[in-house]
Amino acid sequence: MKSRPSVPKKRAHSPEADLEEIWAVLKGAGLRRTEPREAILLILSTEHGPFSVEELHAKVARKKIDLVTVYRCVAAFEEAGVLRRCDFGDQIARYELAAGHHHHHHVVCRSCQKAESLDDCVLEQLDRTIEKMGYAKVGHRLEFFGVCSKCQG
Amino acid sequence: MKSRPSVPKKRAHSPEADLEEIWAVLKGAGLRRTEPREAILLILSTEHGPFSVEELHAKVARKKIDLVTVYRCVAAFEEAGVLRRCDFGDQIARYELAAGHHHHHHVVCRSCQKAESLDDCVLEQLDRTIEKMGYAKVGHRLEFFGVCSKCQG
DNA sequence: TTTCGTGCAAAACCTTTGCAAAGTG
DNA sequence: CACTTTGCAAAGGTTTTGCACGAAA
Repeated sequence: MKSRPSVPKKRAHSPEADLEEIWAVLKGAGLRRTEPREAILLILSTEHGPFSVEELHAKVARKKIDLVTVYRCVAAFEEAGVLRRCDFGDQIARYELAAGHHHHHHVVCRSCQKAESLDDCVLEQLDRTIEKMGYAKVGHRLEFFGVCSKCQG
Repeated sequence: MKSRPSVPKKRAHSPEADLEEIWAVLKGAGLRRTEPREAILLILSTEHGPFSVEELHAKVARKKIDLVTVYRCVAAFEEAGVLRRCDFGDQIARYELAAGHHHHHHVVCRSCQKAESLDDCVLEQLDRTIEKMGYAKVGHRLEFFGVCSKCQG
């Protein structure tokens, strides 16, 4: 969709490239560039797979960032549209980058909770059906659950 | 299975009929028939639509049933396979009767959280695809969200 | 400098657990 | 009677809020 003409060494979807785009959005939302936020975004853009707030906190642990700060950051990021919240039914909120990636769903291991992404979604048409039922701002949440091969042994 | 000899007036799917079937299952699971449990099941079989534990508690309020009891009851019912847990992404567990109804999904109002059931599910075939990816015990969770007509005014 | 973000502490919130008393089969 | 279930109190775990200090623009 977008061309990236004069930046030879960055592949499309490189963490650095994504991060700059993201920071543009965040700036537009009036959010300042701080160390905790950079650390959190770095995790989310390098390792990808939805992470709970606690997992994020653990991953930025050596930076001595408060758990509360992580909560506030992901909340701000979600509101800015940069993060997507995923619910896997265990009452724990998980977040993944929304930018760059399009709408998709996950397969979640019932044992280790690790999530894998599914590329396409065949449900957009169903959203239209729901709209015809009288609903506005329609969207959907779809997750598959199973026991992954690693956890079957 | 169940003997309710002297109650002639049961249609199939009447609340009373459903309740007797349910109690048969619960008995089989070793669960005793108590007043709190009857009250909770009555709510779930007459009004239908997934309810949170707190909503259930409010609905049986005049019976002076403890919140904790409601938690324990729905947990026991879910384990017995009589209730199905629904997650609408707001970190609150909601329950609806599983018995009699087949696998289905919901449309949830983003404003009032009221849920409507969708009859059919086209995703069973996708479960097979996930199995081919190496997952066992595959299932899925699908919910649609929107603003219902009542909440649009 | 003015506004926003952070850390710390404490609270709010939903849910679970322990235990003695009451109820069920 | 043996056993389960309840109520109450208290704890657990995740998330939110208040406030003073520190950092960004």
